[in-house]
Amino acid sequence: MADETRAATLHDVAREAGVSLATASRALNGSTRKVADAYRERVLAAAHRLNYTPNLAAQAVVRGRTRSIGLVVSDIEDPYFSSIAAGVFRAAERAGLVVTIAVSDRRPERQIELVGALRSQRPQALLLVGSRVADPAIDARLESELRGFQAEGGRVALVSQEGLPFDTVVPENREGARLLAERLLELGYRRFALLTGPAGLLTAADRTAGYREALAAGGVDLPEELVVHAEFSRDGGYAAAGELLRRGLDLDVVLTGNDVMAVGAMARFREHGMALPGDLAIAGFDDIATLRDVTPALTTLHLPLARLGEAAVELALGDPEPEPRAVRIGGHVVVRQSTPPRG
Amino acid sequence: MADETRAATLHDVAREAGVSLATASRALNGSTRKVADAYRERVLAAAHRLNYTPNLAAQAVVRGRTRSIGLVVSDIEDPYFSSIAAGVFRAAERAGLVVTIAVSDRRPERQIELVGALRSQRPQALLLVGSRVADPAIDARLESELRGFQAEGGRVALVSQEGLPFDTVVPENREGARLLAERLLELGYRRFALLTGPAGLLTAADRTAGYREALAAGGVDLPEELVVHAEFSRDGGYAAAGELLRRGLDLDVVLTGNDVMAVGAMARFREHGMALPGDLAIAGFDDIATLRDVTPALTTLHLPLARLGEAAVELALGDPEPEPRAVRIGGHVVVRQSTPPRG
DNA sequence: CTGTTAGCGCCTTCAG
DNA sequence: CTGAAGGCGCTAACAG
Repeated sequence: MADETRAATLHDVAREAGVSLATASRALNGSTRKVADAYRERVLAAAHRLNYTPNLAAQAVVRGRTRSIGLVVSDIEDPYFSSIAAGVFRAAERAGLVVTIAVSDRRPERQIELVGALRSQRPQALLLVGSRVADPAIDARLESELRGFQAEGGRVALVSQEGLPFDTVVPENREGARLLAERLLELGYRRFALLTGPAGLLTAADRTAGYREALAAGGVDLPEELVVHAEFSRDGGYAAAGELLRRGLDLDVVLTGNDVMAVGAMARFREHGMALPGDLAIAGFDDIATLRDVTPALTTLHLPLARLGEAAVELALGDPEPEPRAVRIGGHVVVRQSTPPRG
Repeated sequence: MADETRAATLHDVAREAGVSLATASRALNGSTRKVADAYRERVLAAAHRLNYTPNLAAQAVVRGRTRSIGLVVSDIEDPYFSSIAAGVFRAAERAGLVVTIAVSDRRPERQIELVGALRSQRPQALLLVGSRVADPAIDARLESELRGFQAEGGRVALVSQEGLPFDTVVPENREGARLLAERLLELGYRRFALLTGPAGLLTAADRTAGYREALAAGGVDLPEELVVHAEFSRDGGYAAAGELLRRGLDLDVVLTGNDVMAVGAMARFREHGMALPGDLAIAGFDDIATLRDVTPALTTLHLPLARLGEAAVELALGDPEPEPRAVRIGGHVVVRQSTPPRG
C-alpha cells in the first residue's frame, strides 16, 4: 500500500474530475477567479479521492516566492532564543506562513552561510536573531548577502542591535540594564561585580554599558578587575563566578549578562559555601520563564521575548519603508528574593 | 540598489559565462557528470559575479523533493521539545538538510493540519515529536495523512510511543519511571503522591504506569486520591500541588510527570510554607538542562533528549525497512538533593 | 465562466 | 566532454 506511487498532481485531479487543468487550479487554491459550484465540488471531491496535496515547490517556481519565513537563531535550546522563536511562530501562523529555522551555533560565519541556504528557499522574509558581533568584515558580508536577498524582492528583519541597514527590533538592553542597576542602588547595594558575555557580543556590551552608566551616576565605580567575561550560558556563568571567587573580592551584589549565566553563577557560589542572598545578592537579565522558580527567586529585567519575535515578523511583513526602521522594545525591573533591601 | 531586480537565474549565469544552460547546471550543483575545469571556473566566476543563488523550489520541482526535513513539535518554548529539536538540527545539518518547523500548540487536530502543510513542501522526511493522545479517531487520520506522504516517497519518523505503523524513537518512559521509583523506595520513601500530565497523554500514562509498577512491587499502593492530573507545564505542576495540599495528605515524597511540573510544584509547596526537602521530597523526569540548578537540586530520570532527535533523523534518513522499527532509548536515575536518604 | 497555452527555473536524457 | 530539447507541477494571460 505504501508503495512508491508518485504524488497526485493537479493534472491527475483535473482528469479525474473531467475538467481542465486551469479550472482545477482555480478551484483548489485561492484564485480570484470564480468557478461554478458544480465544477468546484467535483474538483474538490476528486482531489480528496486522490489524496492530492498541492506541490508548493511548483507554486513557488511560478510565483517566485514560497509561503514561508526563514529564521536564523544562535541556539534553539537556549530559552532566550526559543522564546523569541515562539513569538515568530505565533505571528507566522497568523499570516499563514511556515517557518524554516536554521541554527548558527553562535558562529557568525555559519550565520552568513545559513542566510545563503535559506535564501535559496525563496522565503517571503528572512529573520536573524542574535549573535551580532562587533566585526566590520562579518557585518559587511552579512549585509551584502541580505542586500542580495532584498534585491530579489525578499524582506529582512533583525532582532538585535541597530547598525545594519535593515528593519530591526531592538530590545532596550542598555536602558534595561540602567534601570536594573539603579534599582539595586536604591536597594542599598554598593559593592558590585559583573559577570558578562563574550567581549565582542553586542548584546553583552550594551548591557554592560547600561550597568556602568547607572553605577557611575550613583557614584559607584566598576573597574576591570570586577568584570568577568565568559560564555553567555549556564556554564559560562559558573566559570565566571569561579574566576570572581579566585580574585577574592569583597562584594555585596553580582550583576550578570543574563538569567542563564546568573543561574550558573549561583551554583558556583553555593558550591563555595556561600548563602544566597545572605552572603551575596545576584541579579539576572531577560526573565526567562523556565528560570522563574530558582531559589532564591531571581531579580531580573523582564524582556517580552516572544513579543520581540512577533514584532520582527510584523516588520518584515508590513509595508516596506525606504529607510530602515528600528522598533525599540523595553523591559521592566522585577525585584525578587535574590536582592533583598540592604540597609 | 535594493531595487526590485529579479534573482539571477541559471540562464543568466550561462549567458554571462558563455556556456550552455546544461553546462552551467552541471558545474554548479553536484551532478555526477564532469565539466572541464576551464568551463567550471568560468561558470563559478559568473555565478559569483551575478550573486547567483540556486532556486531550490525549481530544483525541487524537477527532482520531486526538497533538501529539507519537516518537524512538528508541540511547543518550541518547552525545553523538552527544544532539546529534541536541537538534536534534529544537529543531525539534519550533518546530512545537509534544512529543517522546517511547525508548532502544534499541543492540539492533535492542529498536528494533522500541519502534517498536511509540511507535506506540501515535499520534504525528504517528516518528523513528529510528542503530543500523542489515546484517541483512535485522531490516530486514524494522522496515520492516513502520513501514509499518503510515504506513498509519494517521503519518509516518516515519530518520537513518542509505539502504536502507529511508522519508525519510532521511543524514550523508555515506563522503565525509567520504574527505575526512579525503585530508587526512591531504596532511599526509604514510603508515602508517595503523583502529579502527572493530562489523562489522555501517552507519555504521562507510560510514566504513571512505570511508577505504579515499581511501587506495587515494593508493596506501596498508589490510590487515585494520591494522583493529580494537570497540564504538563510549570503552571500545571503548581496547580496540581495546590490540589494535593487541599486534600491534606500526609506524604514524604512527590513524584511528577516531568521536571517542569516538579519545579512548579516546588514553588507551590514553598508558598505553603513547606521546607524542601525537609518537609517533603520531590522528583522530576527528563533532566532538563536549564532546570539543573534549582534548589534543592532535582532528583530525576535523565533522558538524552537531543539524542532522541538525532535518532529520529537517522531512522528517517537511513535505509528503509519494510516493517516499522522502534528504537528504544533509555535513561538513568540521577539522585540529587531533592530526595535525601530517609531513615 | 472555462479551456488552451506559454512559461517559471531547473535537471536530464539524448545527440553531437 | 558539451549543447539542444523536453518536461517537472503549477499559474496566468489569452481566447473562446
